[in-house]
Amino acid sequence: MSRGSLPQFDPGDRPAGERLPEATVSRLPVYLRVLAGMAERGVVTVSSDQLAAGAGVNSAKLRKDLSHLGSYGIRGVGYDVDYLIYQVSRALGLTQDWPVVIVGAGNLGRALANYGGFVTRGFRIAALLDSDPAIVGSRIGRVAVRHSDELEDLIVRHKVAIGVIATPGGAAQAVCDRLVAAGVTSILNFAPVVLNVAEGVDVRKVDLSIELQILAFHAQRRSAERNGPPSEDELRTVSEGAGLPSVPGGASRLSTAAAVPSAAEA
Amino acid sequence: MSRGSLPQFDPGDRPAGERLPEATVSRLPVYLRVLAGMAERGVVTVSSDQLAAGAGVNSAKLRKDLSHLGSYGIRGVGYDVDYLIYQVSRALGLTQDWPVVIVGAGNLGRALANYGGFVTRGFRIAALLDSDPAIVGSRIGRVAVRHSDELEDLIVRHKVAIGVIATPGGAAQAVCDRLVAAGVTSILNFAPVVLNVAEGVDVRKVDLSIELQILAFHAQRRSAERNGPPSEDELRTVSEGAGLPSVPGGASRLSTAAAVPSAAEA
DNA sequence: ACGCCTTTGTGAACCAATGCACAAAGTCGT
DNA sequence: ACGACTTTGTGCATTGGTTCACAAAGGCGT
Ligand SMILES: NC(=O)c1ccc[n+]([C@@H]2O[C@H](COP(=O)([O-])OP(=O)(O)OC[C@H]3O[C@@H](n4cnc5c(N)ncnc54)[C@H](O)[C@@H]3O)[C@@H](O)[C@H]2O)c1
Ligand SMILES: NC(=O)c1ccc[n+]([C@@H]2O[C@H](COP(=O)([O-])OP(=O)(O)OC[C@H]3O[C@@H](n4cnc5c(N)ncnc54)[C@H](O)[C@@H]3O)[C@@H](O)[C@H]2O)c1
Repeated sequence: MSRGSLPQFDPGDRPAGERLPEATVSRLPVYLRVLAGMAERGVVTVSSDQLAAGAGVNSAKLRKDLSHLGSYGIRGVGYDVDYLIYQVSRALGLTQDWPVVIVGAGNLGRALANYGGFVTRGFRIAALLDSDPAIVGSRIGRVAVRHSDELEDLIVRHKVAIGVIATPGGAAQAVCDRLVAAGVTSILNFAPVVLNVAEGVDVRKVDLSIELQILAFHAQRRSAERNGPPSEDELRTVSEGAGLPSVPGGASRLSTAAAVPSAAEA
Repeated sequence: MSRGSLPQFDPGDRPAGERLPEATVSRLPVYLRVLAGMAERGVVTVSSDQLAAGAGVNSAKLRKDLSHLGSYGIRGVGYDVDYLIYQVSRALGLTQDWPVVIVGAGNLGRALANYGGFVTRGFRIAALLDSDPAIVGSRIGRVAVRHSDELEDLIVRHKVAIGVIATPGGAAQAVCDRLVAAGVTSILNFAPVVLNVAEGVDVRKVDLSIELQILAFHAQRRSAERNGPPSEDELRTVSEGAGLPSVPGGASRLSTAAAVPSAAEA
């Protein structure tokens, strides 16, 4: 509760000295969400074991992650929930407000613009852009769709540092280039394309079909080793009859076999 | 072109012996996509340098990744595009067809159901479910929304192994439990919740606000070190005035400061 | 038929991340 | 005031992943 014997006055024990490990950064938001849930339920103090359980990670890992921010726990007791929320938020840069621009107001862009969890944590939709005149002017939730010609202007005027790309793949690189040229240094890309950016620009991708393919791999592996423990001498047979579903084209084995319906997705 | 002196007959040089490293698995879909684009443009052969450039990775890494599947390159030449597509597809388990069930037909669920890139690679929407009677019966793209009571039945009948959760966070764990009980072992979760599952079930999450928070962290770090190289003695000041945007509530420093608008997102 | 030149596949050094296990710290009950 | 008990913070060993750099492979031009 009261911070006990800490050096008083927001010590920031371990200020800006060392860089947070990337793996830690990617877990902090999860901790933050679990902590927010606890705070809401009136929990005042939490141990590393409890928090780790809630976040689905090893408690040693959690403690090490938090230790990179400073020494904010109380031995024998745990962590003060509110204080930890503040420290994690600060580390992530969420004590300030981040205006975001979304480019592409199709199915996905509209879903994003409608999404409540967007605004709840320091992010604000500064603009929603599309190139289709038929859509421009309509209203999604609270934001109006503007024409993508205004991209540069809006970014500069609202000091936007984060851009979200929800256009078809074909337009993504061009949009990305414009975003970067206008000063955006962080991009979240939903288009199924590898974006090329200059050094110093940070791109993250969210890619549904990649996630599904990874899941498919594991599903296949699991069902393969359930149906038959990988004994030494089965070579080709192991990949067929492996999964539950039906095999469409019986895996011909020559160079010419384009086994994937190679349509470039919209 | 013709496979030259390879041991004939789909050798599968390195059959099912070793496990693919997880990091490799997560990159194979990217290679596959780039390869598909090349095949479509009529490219017959590709070197590791070219493919690596297209996928945005180091070429040594790419070669090592592919070497885990077997030895399918030709020294001095490169890789046969079609043949490599086939091999990567096979490794990922995409030579078979995977029926998928989507639970939750809200903004996101509808966007997913409409999404073309879904079907293009071996995935098929076997069912789209919702609990809201007002939505059940409507049609999204080609699939009709069914009531979530039918979940177990549909999963068993269609031999569904992959489930996608697009419900509000509150319903996600319950939906997850039902999916698993019905036999689903791979889950893609869009709800902002940590799912608890039994050993042997594979969960991947796609979480917009986590991605944004990670981007915010890097954006903050960049602008911090642009505005002032982290000199030794600034402690508290480094986090303020760091970013471009405005700081809303001036970071009070006591335990009671709940610095984050801790609303649990819908 | 041969040697040059390109490109693969991988050994080995490096770096990042994980998880165990425990001493030091600090609380709380008596 | 003190000792037992809880829980943190971290050193260390281990595992997993990346990158360099090069020898072996093999096509292709002459
Ligand atoms: N819908 C999904 O569930 C889903 C899932 C994963 C990935 N994606 C990807 O996300 C992207 C968007 O998907 P979607 O379903 O919303 O597609 P969509 O076709 O519904 O929407 C795309 C929108 O982008 C606009 N647009 C095109 N070029 C533009 C430009 N240069 N500037 C601004 N706007 C432009 C179009 O007018 C359209 O409104 C696609 O790349 C898709 O592959 C979608
Ligand atoms: N929209 C986005 O861009 C976005 C982005 C990231 C994450 N998310 C998350 O994805 C999820 C869905 O988002 P959304 O915008 O589509 O929400 P939404 O409210 O539009 O849709 C949710 C749907 O799930 C249905 N549902 C509720 N309980 C159910 C149950 N037990 N079984 C079956 N269906 C049930 C509801 O009837 C509703 O149709 C949410 O958890 C949200 O936080 C959404």
